[in-house]
This record gives sequence, C-alpha cells and structure tokens, in this order.
Amino acid sequence: MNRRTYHRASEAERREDLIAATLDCIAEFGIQGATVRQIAMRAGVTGGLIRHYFSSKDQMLQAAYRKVMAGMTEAAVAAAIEGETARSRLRRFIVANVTPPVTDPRTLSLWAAFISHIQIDQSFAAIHRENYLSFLAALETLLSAFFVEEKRALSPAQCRTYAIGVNALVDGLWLEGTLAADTFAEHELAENALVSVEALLRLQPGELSAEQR
Amino acid sequence: MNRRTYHRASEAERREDLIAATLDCIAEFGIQGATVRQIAMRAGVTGGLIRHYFSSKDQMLQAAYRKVMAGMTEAAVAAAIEGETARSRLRRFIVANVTPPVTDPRTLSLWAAFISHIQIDQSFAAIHRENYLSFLAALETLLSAFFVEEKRALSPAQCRTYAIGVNALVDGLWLEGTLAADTFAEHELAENALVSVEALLRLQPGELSAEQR
DNA sequence: GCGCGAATTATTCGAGCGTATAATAAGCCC
DNA sequence: GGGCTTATTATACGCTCGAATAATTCGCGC
Repeated sequence: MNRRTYHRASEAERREDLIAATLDCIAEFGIQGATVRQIAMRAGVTGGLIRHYFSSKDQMLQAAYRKVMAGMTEAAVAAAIEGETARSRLRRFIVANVTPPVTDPRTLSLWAAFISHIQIDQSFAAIHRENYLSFLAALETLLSAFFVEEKRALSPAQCRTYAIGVNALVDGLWLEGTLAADTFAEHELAENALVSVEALLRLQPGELSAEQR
Repeated sequence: MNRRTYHRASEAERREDLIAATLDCIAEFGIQGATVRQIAMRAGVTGGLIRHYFSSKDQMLQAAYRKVMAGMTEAAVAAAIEGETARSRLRRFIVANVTPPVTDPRTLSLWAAFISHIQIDQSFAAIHRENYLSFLAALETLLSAFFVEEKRALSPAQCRTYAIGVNALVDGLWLEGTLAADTFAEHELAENALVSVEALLRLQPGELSAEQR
C-alpha cells in the first residue's frame, strides 16, 4: 500500500514541466504518441495530475503550441535587438531565423504537428494567426526602419509586399534548411538568406550580406 | 446472419480508394483520428480489408504520403510544360505553386501531418527527401533553361543558390498564402511571387511579372 | 508541531485502438 | 452453371486511450 512519495510544486513550475513533457513526447513519438500516460511519465508524475492543471488534454496541447511559437519568435527578436543599426537588426533577425536554435528538427516537427491541426481545431487556428501576424508585424517594423535609415522612401503597400516576400523566404529557408540540413554547409543557409533578401529588396549586392561587425 | 453484400474491386482501384479515404480522415480528424475503422468506413469497406492490401496501417500512411506529394509536384510540372518559352515555363511553374489546387488548406494539413513524422520514422524521411530533391531538380532545370534563353551565363553554384532561394520563396508563399488565405486578395499572391522571384534573380522589374500571353 | 486544504497518487471505467483469424460470398474459368 | 480462388466480412483479442473518482500525503498557517 506504499504510495509514491512526491513533491508539491508551484502551479507555474508544474505547468511548465507538463508542457515541456508534452513537447518531448510529440517530438519523439508524434502527436499520436503524446498520450496522457506518456506525458505524465516523462514529467515524472501520474496521469491524473494532468487533469488537475488542464481541463483536458487538448487544452494542454494548445498551451504547448503557444510555447513553441513563443520560443521561435523570441529567439529571433532577441537576436535582432542586439543590433545597433536598423540594417544590423534586420540582418540579425534574418540570420537568427535560419540558424540554431530556430533551425532545429525537433522544433520543426512540433511546428508541423500543430500546423496540421489548424484546419481541424479552430483554437489552433487562432494561435497560429496570432503568431503569424505578430511575426509579420515585427518584420515590417524592422524593414521600414531599415528603409528610413537608408533614406529610401517606400509606400506602405510596397513595404507590406516586401514583408510578405521576406517572410516567405525566411520561412522557406527555415523549412528547407532544417529538413535537409545535411545538404547545406555550415553557413551556407545564412549566407543564402542574406543574399536572397538583399536581392528581394533590390539592394546592392553585399549591402546586407557583406561581413560586418 | 446476413452478411453485407459487396463488390470485388481491382487491386489498383481498391488501394486508390483506401488511400483517398486515409487522406480524407487525416484532413478531417488529424492523424490521430485516422484510425483503421474510420478509414474503412470512409472507403465503404470493413476494417479487416486494409490489412489485405497493406501489411500494416503504417505502410498505408506512407503510400498516402507519396500520393499527396506526387499530386503537388505533378500539378506544378503540368502547368509548366504548357509554356512555350523557358521564361513562360518558369513563370507558370511559380504561379502554379501559389494557386489552387496546390494552395489548398486540406493539402497543407496533410503535408504538415506527414512532415511532423519525418523525424520519427525514417520511412517518411526517405519519401520527403526523394520529393524535395526532385522538386529542386525540376526547378533548377527550369532556371538554367531560362538563363540560357536569356543568354545570361551562370555558374552551376550560382544556379543552385538561385534554385534554393526560389524554392524557399515558393514554399514560403505557399505556406503563407494557404494558411492566411483570407488576408490576400485574388491574385496578390501570384503577383507577389513573380515580382519576388524576378527580384531574387536580379531581373528587370516586369521581366517575369508583366502580363504576357 | 498539528491540523486542514489541496496537490498528487492510485484505481477504475467504458470506449476504441491495431491486428489476427475464421467464415463467407463474389465472380472468373472451363 | 458449378467449382475454386480469393477478396471481403465478421468477430474476437489484448492493449491503451482519456477521463472520472476515491484515497492519500504533503506542507503551509497557526
């Protein structure tokens, strides 16, 4: 009749653990393998506890989705703000998106698993939309600041078109580079990203891509 | 004791039906909801039959993945070959990839569901790689033909860089445009794709995007 | 240091999972 | 058109699922 001894954790900490365990399981076994029991085992608790923190398994999955997306945008934004000029911030933002830890097979697996649920469950669609718009807005801000700095006048419509294109390019390279990581040399992807973006924006070759500290 | 009456179908036809039913179920209920019983019901047969055509459910999923990817590339390639010049073929290829039926929420759902499995199951990784390389090769062929036609000399390395960038851009726009279809006007996506590709390739504005029959 | 609320475990439930096997009906061949 | 092959159905098996409930142990306030 000896029960397991256990530690009473704070709510924040426990939820964090459960979400992390959820992501581990999805990455390792797929969304079908992320069962309540597997997740609980991974988190070092018993299954029943999950329902104590989340009203259903589905709500926990949504929290996990938010976590993944937040991690991705935060990494890129954090890299960007360290730049001193608008050009440097744009450059750093782009590079961060095609460099670890953002380009990580595990992250991509998780991202794809959730994307595939967008058409099925409206809640996931809402989370996606929120993150997409916020990412696009961040990119648009970086871009217009860059054009101001370059003293290049741009209509808002033109700026939006650029943002959409650059967003697509960055997403696409992220996908390509993460899925076929072995076919790309060390910095080939980042270099390609910078060269491509400067072409997209009709900049001079080297304006973004040239080595500069 | 009355059993269901049934029709004995040809092997090809039955496999086709089962794969189609599998895709329907994944799109509608997610990969977790694509159970043997659901799939069988959708295909109008009983569950046991699946194991008569596929040695396991997993093998059927792989066949379904191949089907999805084949459909996507075929649509784009079919559009391309109707062009009379290399420029037109490139143009049509790009437009096809950001236009229905390729930009279809259902297709994207399916694609993502399978992508999320390639880190888990090697078989899916192999299917992905095969399709990625073939798509990239097709694009590279279109590109180099285009450059020959334009009398613009390009090193193979340069051509590969371009192919990777254009591939990323097209993939990214496909993603963006399909996931946020409601935020894009009728032909905005295709127009953006052409303008972006011509910028990527350092062409004159309008060289690809200008209306031309 | 004790009591009490609540975090956590343990156990149970019915449903549904993928698979295996046996019974049956369909339809081609002669 | 009767017999044989086999595509298909029907049924059963052993597991695992998400969820609900009851029992317990933790650790803070006093």
